[in-house]
Amino acid sequence: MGRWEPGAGSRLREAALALYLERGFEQTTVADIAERAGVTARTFFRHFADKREVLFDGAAALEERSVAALEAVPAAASALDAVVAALNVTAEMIGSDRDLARKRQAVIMANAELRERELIKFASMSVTLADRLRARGVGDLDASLAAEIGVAAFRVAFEQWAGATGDGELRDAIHTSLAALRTLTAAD
Amino acid sequence: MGRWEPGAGSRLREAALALYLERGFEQTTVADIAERAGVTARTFFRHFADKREVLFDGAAALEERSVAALEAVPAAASALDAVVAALNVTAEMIGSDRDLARKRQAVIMANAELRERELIKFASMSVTLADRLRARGVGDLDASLAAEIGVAAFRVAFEQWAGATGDGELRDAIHTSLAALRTLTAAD
DNA sequence: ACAGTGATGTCACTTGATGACATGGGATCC
DNA sequence: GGATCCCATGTCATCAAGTGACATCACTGT
Repeated sequence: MGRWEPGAGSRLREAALALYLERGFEQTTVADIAERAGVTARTFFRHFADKREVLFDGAAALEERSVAALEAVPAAASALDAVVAALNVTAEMIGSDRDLARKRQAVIMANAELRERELIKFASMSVTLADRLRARGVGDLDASLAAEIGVAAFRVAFEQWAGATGDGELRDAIHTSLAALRTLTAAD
Repeated sequence: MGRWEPGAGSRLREAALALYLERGFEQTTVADIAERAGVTARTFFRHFADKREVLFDGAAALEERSVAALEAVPAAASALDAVVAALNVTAEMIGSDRDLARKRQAVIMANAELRERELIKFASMSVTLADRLRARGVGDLDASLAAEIGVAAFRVAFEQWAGATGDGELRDAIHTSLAALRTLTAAD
């Protein structure tokens, strides 16, 4: 491959994010992105399944690592605790680059299609975690619920964190969210 | 309008559901639906924002009535209890026609785009309920969380109910789901 | 040098979605 | 009753997303 030039994949990713920020997601066509990246539109689709996926193709890696984290939790831990451990790892990965997270989140929140896709990614993580819990012997319903509410708590915390102007840690936001969750369900 | 003929809206809805069941969602084009309903494709888009929305345009009414149910809950009730009351009303509406629910669910589960859209509808309900909780004086975080976990419990129960071959009541499934949720968060 | 492999370009096409404009029939008002 | 208005729809044109088929060119290893 001769001298090193950034692959078309990363050039496309950068071009897309820049355009989404400059003029908005809907106002950006695949042709625009491809042009800025110096390739054809056809090539764009060889790297990304669709226009949205550019912003989400990191999710797979995220999921992978949080699953690994879940596996590392002692079997004695409760289902919810195991999920929380996995999500804390996720939080560390995301939380390490707050500026990028904010930019990305701004683009996503400005568009319905992207908000949908983001929810899907969270849901996908929830399903994956639930599966792993089942593999550990957790019951069907409990596995689904533990994963769902863990991810819900994470998501609420994340949204607050990514939107807030302050500079608290994502990890702390999650902790607060989980504590609130316990109080809510305990109160009867 | 002369004698009564079903409006184009309902004809389109029926045509679409039939085709989605017969040959699948992706294999059905808007042109197909329009033809079966006796209108042009352009008219389809005057009734539905997109091909998916045909299956989801009842969601608004559902949301409306569950909000009304939430408003009817005494202010003294806990946030989660209020959400549960709202969801029980939703359950009654959905649960009244299990056959339709199953057909619809079969179509939705067979397609990724439709699963996405369904999650969005649930998310939308969650946001709406959270807003109403805030209007009642519930704190920001608590409102989001109560709505999220209530809806999550509902969704898990609903999916199990709509997929199961047995004939339990949706209401019971929700109750079971909520009980499990409380146990999960209590265990510490 | 040669065959193979992979990434890209080119072309053609289907489908989803939307804007602009025409029209026909029912409802409304005088 | 007839002029008029409005709404639903049809018609036409167009753009953008996405995909399949095939050609090309650079680089790889032998």
